[in-house]
Amino acid sequence: MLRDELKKEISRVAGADIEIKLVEPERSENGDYSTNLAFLLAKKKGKSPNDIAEEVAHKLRSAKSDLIDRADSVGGFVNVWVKDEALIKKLSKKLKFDKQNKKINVEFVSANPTGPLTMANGRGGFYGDALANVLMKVGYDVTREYYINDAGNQIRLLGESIEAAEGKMEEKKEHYKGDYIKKFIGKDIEDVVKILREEIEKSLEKAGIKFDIWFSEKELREKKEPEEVLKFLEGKKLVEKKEGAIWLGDAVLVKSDAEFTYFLVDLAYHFNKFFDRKFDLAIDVWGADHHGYVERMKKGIEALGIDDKCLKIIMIQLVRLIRGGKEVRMSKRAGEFVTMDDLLEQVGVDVARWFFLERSPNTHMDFDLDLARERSEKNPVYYVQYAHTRMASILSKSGYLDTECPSTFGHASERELALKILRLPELLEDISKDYQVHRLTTYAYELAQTFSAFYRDVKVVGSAREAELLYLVSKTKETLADVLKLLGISQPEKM
RNA sequence: GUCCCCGUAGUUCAACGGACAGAAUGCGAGCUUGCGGAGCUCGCGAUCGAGGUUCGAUUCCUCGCGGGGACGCCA
Repeated sequence: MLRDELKKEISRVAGADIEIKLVEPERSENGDYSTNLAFLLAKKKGKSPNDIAEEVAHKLRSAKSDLIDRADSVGGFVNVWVKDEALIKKLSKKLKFDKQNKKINVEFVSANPTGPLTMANGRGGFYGDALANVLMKVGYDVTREYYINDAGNQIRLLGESIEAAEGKMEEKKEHYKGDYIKKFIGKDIEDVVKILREEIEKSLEKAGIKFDIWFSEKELREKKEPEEVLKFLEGKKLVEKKEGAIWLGDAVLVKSDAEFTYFLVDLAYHFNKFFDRKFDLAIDVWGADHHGYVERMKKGIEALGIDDKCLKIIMIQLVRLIRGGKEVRMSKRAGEFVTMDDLLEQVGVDVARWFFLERSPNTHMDFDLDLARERSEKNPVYYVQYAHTRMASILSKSGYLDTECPSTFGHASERELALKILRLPELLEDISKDYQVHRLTTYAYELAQTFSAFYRDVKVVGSAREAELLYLVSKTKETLADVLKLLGISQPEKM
């Protein structure tokens, strides 16, 4: 990776014994990469950041390097420019990461099969899907998993809701009341769960959200895994009985009516992830309404003897539904929601995915279906896809079958494009650590923009350097397609 | 009452503690002989308030204000 090599070189030349951070400057006049090491060293060396930066820049300028073309210092920052030849050389290498020896389980959506999938489930769904894509791309062994709560209290309530609709029992306020309940009248609860599960699977498929494993809570219970975990904890003398219930710390594992809590079953589920299936890291994508549960879960995991660093819980903020300018409480129980299918039908998969994926997971989000529909035509995803079709069009228009890696850049826009392409692996590596998947959409947009500038400045077809320019175009197309694939968005050749 | 998240152009969103806070949309002004104008160029426009830490704060800390969410045997 370009960034890593630069880091090594700068740290060698500067003789700095600290971890160097290299960033892309906001303004291109501040170099291809920039570092703040002078600020960090200032105190230690008792000199001003300015002096240190100038010193480092000077050393970089006078050192022989295959990588660094020039360096300067501005206000304490050290800015470097990469040699064109180095960029070109890097460009010819394929984007590939080494295999990481780490098994990661990404669990997301996991909505109860008590009703259709809502578009709020979609936020976590798209996020988890794209995150898993990125982790896989950077070389991890990734399993995407949906935990199906097909047993326990919610299912019992669903059964009661149907009975209430049949008039066999009185309706309670915790019952599900959506219209969809009516079509289950007269059906066996087992079949209903099966039908709902199949519907959810179908919606997910339409949304392009993929899973490797559907993990059934019911089977977990049938295999008596919660009992085993309970025994395990009892053996470690971590549980106590009081008020007729069994407790782990201040959380109940077994209720006074002898039923297991969700917490115990969840612990068993994670026990299974770590011990039976030997995952090194479990990433759980949860809705923000579960945040109170994070601490308890972390403590529970530790009680099981698992380092809490092995469980990463990502909170996705809730989506508020707006209708007619007012907030509507989205709830399956109240029967008030926009389904995933509705959403996809109204705006299409690509728009829906971009719409959710461009946002950071911890920001709140209002969703107005009417507005979304209206805005979908202006969705940036079209800009990005349009750039892709332009690339396709140039490639097909040109008669050249063979492209040729450029020997030099003819225009600054060519260089910008090359540099942008080379930043993708760095971004992917960053995302695999900070899980900020939305940065991918920003990158895709920027790449499309950079290409548009290139398109404006450089005529490809018919140029004397056509083969070389085509190389750049096809490389860009490949890169953009890679990003769109990671986002689960189509890469049209024509629009 | 306690805890968690959020507050940035009119609107929707960005910004590892870093440089002059970026885009999109909207509004205004331009781009004819060029590979797709779903494009390109220019302009207008924002960090909720008060302290603090720091060479440097949208970012971290404290206190307010506003919005959302969660608060032992629901999941």
